[in-house]
Amino acid sequence: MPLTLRQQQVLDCLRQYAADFAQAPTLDVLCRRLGLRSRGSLHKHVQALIAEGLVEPLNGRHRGIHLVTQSTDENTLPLLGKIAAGRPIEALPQPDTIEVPPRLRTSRPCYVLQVTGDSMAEAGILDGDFVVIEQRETARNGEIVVALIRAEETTLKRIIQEPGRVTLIPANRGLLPVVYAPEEVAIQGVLVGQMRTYH
Amino acid sequence: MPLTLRQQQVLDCLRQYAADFAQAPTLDVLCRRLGLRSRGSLHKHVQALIAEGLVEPLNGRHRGIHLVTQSTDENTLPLLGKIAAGRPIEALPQPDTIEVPPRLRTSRPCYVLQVTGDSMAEAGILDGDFVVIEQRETARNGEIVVALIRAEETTLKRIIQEPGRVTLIPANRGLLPVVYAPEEVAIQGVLVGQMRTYH
DNA sequence: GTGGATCGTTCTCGATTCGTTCTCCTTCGG
DNA sequence: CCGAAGGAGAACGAATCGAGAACGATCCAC
Repeated sequence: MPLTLRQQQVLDCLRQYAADFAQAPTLDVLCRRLGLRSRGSLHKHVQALIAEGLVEPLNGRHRGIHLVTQSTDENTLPLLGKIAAGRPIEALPQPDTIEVPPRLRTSRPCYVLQVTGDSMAEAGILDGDFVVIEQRETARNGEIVVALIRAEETTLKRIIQEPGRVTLIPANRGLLPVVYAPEEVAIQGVLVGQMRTYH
Repeated sequence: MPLTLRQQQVLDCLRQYAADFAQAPTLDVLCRRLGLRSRGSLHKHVQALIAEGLVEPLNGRHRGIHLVTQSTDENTLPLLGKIAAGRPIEALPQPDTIEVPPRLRTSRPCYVLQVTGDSMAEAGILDGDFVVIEQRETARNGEIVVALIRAEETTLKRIIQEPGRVTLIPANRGLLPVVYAPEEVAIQGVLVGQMRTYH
């Protein structure tokens, strides 16, 4: 059942209050914020929100109005597979997920790949590392990107885009930068985070 | 069960007190800080905090109110400060925490440091990286450890322990391994995980 | 040790606040 | 006219909070 206008306002006010204070508000305080003079009226709206499952039921407890905790799995991202220079992304037989702390990702959609090979070793990206990739089709010069080359091979490289040409730069003394035509390279994402285990 | 307004205030006051004094407070002292006149009233609040598992039970002992060791949140670890070659760990002004996915830590106690400097750059550990350290006094040869040298400087290096000598090996062409007497080097932890952000 | 002061614990009692329920009212649109 | 949405206000019971007294246990100085 959709919310009425006033119910929506109460919900917004609750969210605002939760952002401002650690403790849940009192009905009286909420009344003042909403310009009401009767707790009884507000209570009806709160009951409606409880019926909608948006607010935890407050069984007589003081300051018991708590928003329901939503999105428990906010910290997991899809682990798509392995990425190596010169081969397409090796997809996992079954889609897996991996926990990623919020600090290592952005607010935009992200996914995780496991690095194979040492072509970016001198940038501190080693074989076996997990890289967090923000899904994006454009990049700034100097960023490290997941690039699809000629629609057949995928690689993780630093990118420099100039008029008429795109250069992909490995971070390994044994490998040389390669120059492509702009239409040969499609950016699939940009490196935003990285994780490694030693055990 | 969520805390009451007054219970939250008592908890805050306890944390404040723990930051100010080494000894736990007396009920009377807490009463004065909170503007109460009755120990009995305060005691009820403390009992509630014990029931919540936030405070260790104080069975008649004087000054027995001790905060329970934190980390109810399984995925956060203490962020102790910065580590650089040649200086003690630069502690944060206030203890902070950081989210760490379970894959990057071990089941034993761990903490997090932020790396300063490039002495381990060729091992893929760059300036600004966060390293997860397992609290441990011994290490296997070849592991990367947090080592306290002559009780005055702390450093992150690969370790080789042989009879009668300990060698700490940086991962940087510009730096050379240094050999110490075993009693000069105390291991404070072993590197088990690492995180980096690019944004 | 030992005694006294301090401290934690338990209890009762009162006061206030707060959630809850109820009735009655107004407004607005079909 | 009627029903839905919204509000005012009163009344009730429960939750919260505090004061104070009394009792035992603990701690400390001697």
